Amino acid sequence: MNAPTPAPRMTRQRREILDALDTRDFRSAQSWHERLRAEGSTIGLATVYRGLQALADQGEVDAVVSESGETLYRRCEAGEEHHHHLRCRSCGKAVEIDVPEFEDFAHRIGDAHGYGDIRHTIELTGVCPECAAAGRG
Amino acid sequence: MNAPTPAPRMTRQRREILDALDTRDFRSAQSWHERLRAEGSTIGLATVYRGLQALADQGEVDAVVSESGETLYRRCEAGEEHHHHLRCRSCGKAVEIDVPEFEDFAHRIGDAHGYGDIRHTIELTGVCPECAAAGRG
DNA sequence: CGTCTTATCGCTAATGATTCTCAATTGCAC
DNA sequence: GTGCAATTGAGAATCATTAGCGATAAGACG
Ligand SMILES: [Zn+2]
Ligand SMILES: [Zn+2]
Ligand SMILES: [Zn+2]
Ligand SMILES: [Zn+2]
Repeated sequence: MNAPTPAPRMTRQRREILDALDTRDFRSAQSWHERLRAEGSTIGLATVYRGLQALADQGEVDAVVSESGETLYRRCEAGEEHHHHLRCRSCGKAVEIDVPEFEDFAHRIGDAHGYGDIRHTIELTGVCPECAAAGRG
Repeated sequence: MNAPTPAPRMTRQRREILDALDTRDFRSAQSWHERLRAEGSTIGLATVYRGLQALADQGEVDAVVSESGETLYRRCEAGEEHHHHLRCRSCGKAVEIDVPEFEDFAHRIGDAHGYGDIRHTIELTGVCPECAAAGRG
C-alpha cells in the first residue's frame, strides 16, 4: 500500500557530498556547494540541495534552522538516534548533546494541554573557545 | 556610551498592529498583514514587517522561526520574561510554557564544552484539540 | 558487455519570504 | 504653528530554496 521507495542511486555527486561533509561543522547548502566547487567539483547547487535533503531524510546528516531562517547541515555522528546540538554561531562547529530529562517533559506538557503529535526543537548556540579566542563572536 | 535610542513614535499603523495582535495565535507577517487589510486597514506589508520586528525587540511580541524557516509572531503575554511555547502546527494557537529544568541545563552544557554566550531555542509543536477534532492535523 | 528504465544531473527560470529605496507623510518637541 | 527626523507605502531588489527540463548515467537484466 505504500509508495515503493524509489531506489536511491550512489552517484559521484552523492559521494562528493558525503565526503565533503565529514567535518564537524554546520554549514548552509550554499556554503557546502562553494566548498565543493573550490575543491574542483563541478557539482550543481540544486544537486547539493537535493543531496543534503535526501541525506537528512536518511538520517545521514543533521539539519537545523538557524535564527535567520537558513537551513544548516552537517554530517551526523549519532546515526538514527534522536539528539540535539550545541553549535557555535560563528564557525558552525557543533557538539551533539543529549537531553533525556527533556524528552519526557515535552510529552507531558503536550498531554497536559491536549496537543497531539508533539514534536520539539531544542538547539543551544554559543561561541566556541576558538572563536572566542580569535575575537570573533 | 550607548547609541541614544532613536525615539519610537506611536503611529496609527503601530497601533493597528498592536490591536490586531491581541489574539493568541502565531502567524507570519504576511498573514497579519492580510488580516489587517481584510479589516479595512491600508497598512503596507513592509510596515507590518518593520512593526513586528520593532515590537519583538521591545519584547512586546514573541517571534519564533518555524520548521520551514518563516518567522511567526504573536503578542506576548509574559512581558519581558523569558519563556517558550507549545504551538499548534495547524492553526498557530500557542500556550506559553516554562522549562526551569532546562534553563540551568543549558548553561551547564555550555560551560562543560567551553562555549560562551549561550542562547537556546526550545519549541514544542503539536496539533491542538480543536484542529485534531476538525481533522486538520 | 549491450540495452533499457528512470533516478539524478546541472542549468536556468521561478518562487516566496523578507529587505531596501525613496518620495511623500506625519509624530512631536519647541 | 514650524521644522525635522522618524515612519510609511509601493514597488524593486535580495536571498535562500524549488521547480522545470533536456541530457546523463546508475544499475538491473540478459
Ligand atoms: Zn566557533
Ligand atoms: Zn529531543
Ligand atoms: Zn490548532
Ligand atoms: Zn529558556
